[in-house]
Amino acid sequence: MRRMTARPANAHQARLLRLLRDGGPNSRAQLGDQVDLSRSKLAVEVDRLLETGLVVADGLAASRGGRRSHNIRLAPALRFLGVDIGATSVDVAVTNAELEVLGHINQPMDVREGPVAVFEQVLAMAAKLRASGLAEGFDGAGIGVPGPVRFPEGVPVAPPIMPGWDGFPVREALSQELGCPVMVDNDVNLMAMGEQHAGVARSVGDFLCVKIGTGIGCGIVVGGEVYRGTTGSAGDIGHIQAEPDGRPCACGNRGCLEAYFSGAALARDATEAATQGRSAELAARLDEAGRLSAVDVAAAAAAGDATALDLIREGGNRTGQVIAALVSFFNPGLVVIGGGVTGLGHTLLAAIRTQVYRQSLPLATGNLPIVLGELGPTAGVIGGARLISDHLFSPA
Amino acid sequence: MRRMTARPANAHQARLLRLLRDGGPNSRAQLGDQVDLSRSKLAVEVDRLLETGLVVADGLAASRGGRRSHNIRLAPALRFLGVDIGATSVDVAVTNAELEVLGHINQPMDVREGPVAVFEQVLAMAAKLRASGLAEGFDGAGIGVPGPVRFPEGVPVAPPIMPGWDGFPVREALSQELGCPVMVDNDVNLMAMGEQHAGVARSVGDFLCVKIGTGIGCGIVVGGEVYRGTTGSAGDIGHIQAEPDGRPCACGNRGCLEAYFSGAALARDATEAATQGRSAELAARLDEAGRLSAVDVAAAAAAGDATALDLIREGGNRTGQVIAALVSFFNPGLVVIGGGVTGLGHTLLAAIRTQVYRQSLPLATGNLPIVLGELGPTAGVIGGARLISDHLFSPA
DNA sequence: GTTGCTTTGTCCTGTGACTGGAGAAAGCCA
DNA sequence: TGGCTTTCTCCAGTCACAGGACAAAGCAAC
Repeated sequence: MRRMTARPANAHQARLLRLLRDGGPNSRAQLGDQVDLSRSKLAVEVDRLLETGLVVADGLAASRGGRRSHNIRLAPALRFLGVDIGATSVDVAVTNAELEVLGHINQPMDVREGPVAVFEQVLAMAAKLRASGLAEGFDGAGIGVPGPVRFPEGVPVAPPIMPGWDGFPVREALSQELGCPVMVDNDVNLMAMGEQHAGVARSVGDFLCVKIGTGIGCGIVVGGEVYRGTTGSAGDIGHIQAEPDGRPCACGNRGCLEAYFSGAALARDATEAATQGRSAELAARLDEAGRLSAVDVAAAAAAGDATALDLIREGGNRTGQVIAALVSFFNPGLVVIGGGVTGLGHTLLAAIRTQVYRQSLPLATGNLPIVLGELGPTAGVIGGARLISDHLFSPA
Repeated sequence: MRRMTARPANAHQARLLRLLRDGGPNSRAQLGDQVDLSRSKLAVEVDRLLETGLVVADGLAASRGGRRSHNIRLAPALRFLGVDIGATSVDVAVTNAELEVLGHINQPMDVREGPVAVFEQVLAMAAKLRASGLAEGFDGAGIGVPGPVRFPEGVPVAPPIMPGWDGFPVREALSQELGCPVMVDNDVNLMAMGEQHAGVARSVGDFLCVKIGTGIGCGIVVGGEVYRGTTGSAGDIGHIQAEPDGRPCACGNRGCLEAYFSGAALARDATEAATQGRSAELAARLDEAGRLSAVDVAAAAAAGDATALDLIREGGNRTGQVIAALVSFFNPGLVVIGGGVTGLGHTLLAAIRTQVYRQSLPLATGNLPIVLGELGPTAGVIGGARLISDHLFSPA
């Protein structure tokens, strides 16, 4: 079945589609208030959109003291796929055209198995969502991968934690398999777009979105647009030096932030503490292989374990020092903290805040909120849907 | 005498004015090639510009095998003023509409004397340039000040090194005195715009411009536009922590980059080395008050003094470490090093390069040139002219 | 029910922006 | 002098758009 064959024919139509996406159903009059076009011109464009089937008019709204208005809304059958590929798990979700999540699956997975195996799994998950009746097909898909991406082509470049992916034509391959347009981006950028669309970053033009998962990355939004850098590696803050001649890092350098704090580093440090008998609480959570995960540390911290709390605080301090530097440099209007280690929540946040507020200049921190992401694991998939809808809702 | 009363009436005219500014005189046909308008429409807009007097047609170009074309150029009487206020000196220059420097004066000065005294001096310098016959008046002025600026209003905010300036309405006051439109920005942003217009950063979309003068700052250009941050303090990297619990800094914190390397820090360290007898070369340059300046260090280094070279190298290393972090974060296409301490040149550059190439990821540094600014002290004033011309050459 | 008022949506015409072609002007070359 | 090229101008036709007139549809007061 072919879907969404039409695209907006001009900037007006694209604008209208985005308004309907972000603001939900609207009357012609309400649209006119937001769009600075005469009612006649607006009517023409809306009619054309109705003809293409991209939007539909269904039912009448309640009267506001005069003639009742028609509800104009995006085609209710439109479906976007959001895919967030992490280091150790995948999230796949379907949304409608308003980017509301209709169904969401999370499964463990290992990126290092390579793109072929991973996409087999992703396609199976997508098929499952479709089979459950949530979608008859997909009109577009936005994919996030945990590494730098050459954005225009949708190809990962030199990704440190997923070596088999270098140069794999993700966009092209998935577009073929799914039979719909596909856009690919860094997972951190997707999270930023998610929080921008439906989370804490609504209405903020310039902000940073720090994602602490298996690694650490940072989404950069400038004037409402994701900034990707010259080679697509902007925001790659995991390998900023946090300690001169410090711990060795997987990247070959020493003292990288990621070597001190990230899901992986936290798990390793906690395991060490547990096996050295520094924390009974942590030791009790060791698995058969004698290992701990970041989730265990979060649980131990929630139970009040001092060692776990110390690990989190120390990591938060390191991260906070780096963020403080970025805040001085970038002067954002908001800093969002998110990612897999959400359980660490407020202990982590407090440590980061302390460092930033202490080290950055008052002018940069004066009105700077530093908050946790609001969407959790759905930020990435919503960001994916947002990414592809931005693409499709732009002039052909 | 009233000047440049007209402004471009629409985006087409603005575009044409900028093309003429950046590309020099052009025929209608050449303009048409760059502007994607029909020849008829183009002719209409050019005619309107000719009517307003913003552009003039003077003479015929050589034939290229057919009818000779008219030379269309910006009005030759247009004059912009570029003012670059540093911590210890001012640069004032006049340019024509193509932003070519026609005259340039530099004078020592102390910002701490406050805006009134400083502007008295600036106005005198501008009058001198005018008196020398280079300009009959000014059509606009771009001013750079060494501190953060609330850009839309042109007002310095909480500038650390120039306390008397906080909230002083620079734009309004100067506009009144000069009788022409004025725009105000951070001096570092001006330098970035200068190098972008006429220096090493031509044709680079995303780059960083690190200015090492009395302090250290960084101009950020994203997609060809200067990025100023939420409160106008973006690029304020002098107070990024370079050393935990390090040297006390004038800002009240400890370990700031500026406490280790900047014109002021370098002078202080060199003076110390000289008085402690660690360098005869430096000691020979002490002034009557027993002090050295950054220029003395540069001279000593040029003479091969090991202590001076060490100081520069050490400072370069610190600066390079911070820049490495910023490169990882921002992934620029170019890094420009400039500012008062140009004499330190290649020793400094080598130290910075070493750190950046060693600490940043290959993807970010692979094609990353790190170069000295090309314009020296004229970068700022050209940037000022560029700033105001961008403003004036935009639709009214 | 009727009347007046409000809101929503449609229709129509006039205006200005813009394109593309025809051709004039001006130059080169043989 | 006649072809060929480039540059520039003029003109008519097309399209985008605004804004007013008007129709449709609803509410409320009488």
